[in-house]
Amino acid sequence: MLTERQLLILKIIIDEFIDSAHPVGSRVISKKDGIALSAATIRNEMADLEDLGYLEKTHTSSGRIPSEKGYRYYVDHIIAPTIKRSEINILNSVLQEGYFEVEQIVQKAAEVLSELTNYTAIILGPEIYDTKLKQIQLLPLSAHSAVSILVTDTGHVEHRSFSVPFDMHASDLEKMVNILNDRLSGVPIIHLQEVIRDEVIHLMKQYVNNFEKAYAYLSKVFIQEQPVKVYVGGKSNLLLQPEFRDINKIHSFLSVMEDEQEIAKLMQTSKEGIHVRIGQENDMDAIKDFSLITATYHVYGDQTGTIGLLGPTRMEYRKVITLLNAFSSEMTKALYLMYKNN
Amino acid sequence: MLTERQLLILKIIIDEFIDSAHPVGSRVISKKDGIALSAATIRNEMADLEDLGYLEKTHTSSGRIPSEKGYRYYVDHIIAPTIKRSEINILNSVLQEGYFEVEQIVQKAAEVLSELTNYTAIILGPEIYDTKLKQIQLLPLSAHSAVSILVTDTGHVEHRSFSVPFDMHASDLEKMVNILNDRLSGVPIIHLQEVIRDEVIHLMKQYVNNFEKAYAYLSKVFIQEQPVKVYVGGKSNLLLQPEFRDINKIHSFLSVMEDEQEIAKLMQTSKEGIHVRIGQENDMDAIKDFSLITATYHVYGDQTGTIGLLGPTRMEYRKVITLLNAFSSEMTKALYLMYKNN
DNA sequence: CATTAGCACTCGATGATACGGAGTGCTAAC
DNA sequence: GTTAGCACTCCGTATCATCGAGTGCTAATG
Repeated sequence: MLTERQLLILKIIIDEFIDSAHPVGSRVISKKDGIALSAATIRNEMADLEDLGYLEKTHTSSGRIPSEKGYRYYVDHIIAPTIKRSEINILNSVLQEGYFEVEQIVQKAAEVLSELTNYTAIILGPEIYDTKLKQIQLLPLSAHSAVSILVTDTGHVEHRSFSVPFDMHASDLEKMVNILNDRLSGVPIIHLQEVIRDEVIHLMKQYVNNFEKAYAYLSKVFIQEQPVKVYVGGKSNLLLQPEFRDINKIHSFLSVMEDEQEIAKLMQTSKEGIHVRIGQENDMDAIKDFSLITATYHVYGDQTGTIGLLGPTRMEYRKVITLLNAFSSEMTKALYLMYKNN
Repeated sequence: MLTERQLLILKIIIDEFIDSAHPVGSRVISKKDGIALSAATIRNEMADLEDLGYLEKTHTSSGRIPSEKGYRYYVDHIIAPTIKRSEINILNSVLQEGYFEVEQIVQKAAEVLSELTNYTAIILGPEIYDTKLKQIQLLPLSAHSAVSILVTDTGHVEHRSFSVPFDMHASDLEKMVNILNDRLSGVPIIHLQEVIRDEVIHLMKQYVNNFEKAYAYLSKVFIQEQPVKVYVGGKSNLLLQPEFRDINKIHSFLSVMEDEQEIAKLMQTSKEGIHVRIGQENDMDAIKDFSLITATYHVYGDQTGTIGLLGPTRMEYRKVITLLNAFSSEMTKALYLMYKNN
């Protein structure tokens, strides 16, 4: 257990290092307001904190920098969120520009978030699994091509163009789609496949010629894993951080950022609320010396999305956590308003 | 006018510099196959080429590097495209994985292109202006929200969720959409607005209550500038180039790449075929020391898209030009096949 | 007994200096 | 016209000394 004084010193060191990115020496601390101790005393405390694993040195006679354990302690026990009304107002004014679509709101939020922090913002769009099917439509474009359109009750639209095999008649497909529409409207997307298998197939068999082929075909078209939508803002912002002096680091970081589905995996977290992953705590090797802070937001009921910021381990945790908290609830609010008439 | 020998030397220098990124000295050239001259002679020729503006020195006693004028000459008069069948085969095999959608094909092409070159690939999706409206649909989600869906004859889908003002009745909107569908099906997207103004408005006035409001509303929903779709592949690849030792350069480059619409402007070119812009020839300041090579491709008739590669001025022009030529025609072919049944 | 002043020591950053290598331009010889 | 030879330039690298910031330890202090 840390003493009051150790806690104070740890806090000062981390705050200072977050701010300057340089190792912090005993003199600097002793001159801080609220510290009435000499540098020598501070040095003793620092040595203790290092023994306990909260601090590190870059070389034998350097100042101290926080270890990952130090950051963890800082995040868990030291920081007290402070709300900056002004920053939330920025988001609010942006959100109130009257967007019609979730996509726009989410993308905007990512941009604002990145701009406010100079880190990279990543937002996962709301998962569509809990939403219900509103309508399936199959629109023939020609004798041998068509476009399928799937609409959920939250206004989410998925579409797909495809060509129609020569031995398949448009009328058969149409019949099938009619049946699907009749039976599937209101069914949660996540249950689509089983409902089709358990309840709809026999109907089709009855009414549709060439059933097997048409079914195999349609399932390819409609029933497909929907990739998670990923919104990223401010990839280049992160490069301003001094830890990016090393070009290889930049390259490996950007390579990671290009694979959006990989990022999605990284972000997906079952936990509600704020979640901080520091350095090695991250699952993915490529960001083992970054920190990722995520929060969840909600869209009309059970749909859940994730909003996060990726930055150096030397991250402004307090600010970011506060900000994500605020953004999470503001986005939930804004999206709720958009849907509340449903 | 350059002599045969100057031409040869210029070619060797540029080829060598493209390959190594280091200034090329006279000794290296004199040892090349096909060169039976001493280094001293080469030096004289190099001095002449510098006077003519085709070469530059980085300092008084350095080897030579090509000037932009040199690259320009190289592109216009020296390189003879060589086709590498193997590279095109890669694209073909990728394209034949049976994609249904333009988006997928184009995105894949961008990735392959970047992978083959280690430059950044940028592709503008086909402009939708020449396509015709297939169907307009307005699907109410609740009493006060709806989703609009617009489908073109090429299977392109645009959708938009929006809330419905409280004093507007769904039935009115429905009537309007019916009229729109009746009258607008088959009309080129680019003419939508004028057809509505000239032919459809009076019909609506006749049949729809609360016409003004509904019209103002619908036009907001349906008639809107469509942003060009931009597909980018391999942003991080470019960073491997040695000209990116400077971090600020990376940052400014990536900032540019984040604004897709800015990129679109950069790429849009009225000219058919291959187009090479070297260094200062680019309109945008941020890429004044890059080269951008673009080519056009076509989708079923008049729709035109642009495909391009962004790299350092020290770019493998021959390879890139060949590749873009091939990709342009392969993409045109693949997309034609996709649509040919229309 | 906690605190602190003092001191020797370590290490990184900076700057001066020297030096080798790659390359050029020029001159004179072939 | 071509080339060998040479003086010269400039970059890059290695070496070295120096300075400053910081530490750990010891002994003195209240």
